[in-house]
Amino acid sequence: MFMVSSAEQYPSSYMSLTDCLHGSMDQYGSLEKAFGLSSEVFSPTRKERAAGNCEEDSENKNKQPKESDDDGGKESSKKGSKAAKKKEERKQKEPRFAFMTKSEVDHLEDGYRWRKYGQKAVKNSPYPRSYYRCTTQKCTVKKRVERSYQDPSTVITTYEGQHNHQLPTSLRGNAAALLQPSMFPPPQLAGTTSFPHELFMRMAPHHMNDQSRSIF
DNA sequence: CGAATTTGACCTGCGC
DNA sequence: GCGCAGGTCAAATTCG
Repeated sequence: MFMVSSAEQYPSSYMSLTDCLHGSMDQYGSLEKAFGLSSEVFSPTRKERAAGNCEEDSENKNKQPKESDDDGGKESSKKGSKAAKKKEERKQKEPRFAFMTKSEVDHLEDGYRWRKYGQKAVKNSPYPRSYYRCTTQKCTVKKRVERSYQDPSTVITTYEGQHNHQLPTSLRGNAAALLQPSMFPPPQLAGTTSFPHELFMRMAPHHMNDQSRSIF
């Protein structure tokens, strides 16, 4: 149904996932083009808007809201300052894209180091959604990982933000290697994948029942 | 022992 | 205004 695993569906010039992840907006746009998708897939859903990540970014707030203000210091009153801080955080809009991965493991390795900071049960899905943040200092990239309730073997990963650093060297040897350009259109690998997960890259709107825009 | 994960509480925004 | 759902925080716990 939504598998895009055959090589001919991909453009000839490919980029790696990591390129996309720490790339610029141009690359992000290229990604969209690469998959023949418009940024429309990111039109905010009600929930995303609730999260405050869309729209009203006319004022491009400073990045790293968290690290920048409480990097070293701890605020005394947890509740109050948290709320105030969040308010500012929500103004900014981060580039975001989602893709689906056929994988047995929820947290697939993408070359970066992630720290899990939350997990929530998702409505209409028996599987929880996990929230990860890039552990690199000053990198505010986040990702959400959830398993598709329609296809439990599929993991939906949503990246938010862009890495402002290189891949952690410690991971370059193994995971990063997997993400080099050969990974995406794995003509050779597609059938005989040696990965724990097959990437059948798909820009994914959050709500997959939106058939008009989803190819799932 | 430091880093990462778990998990319950809390906050926010939206729909009714 | 209230309840719900998503997102985040941070203390406690586990892991390497």
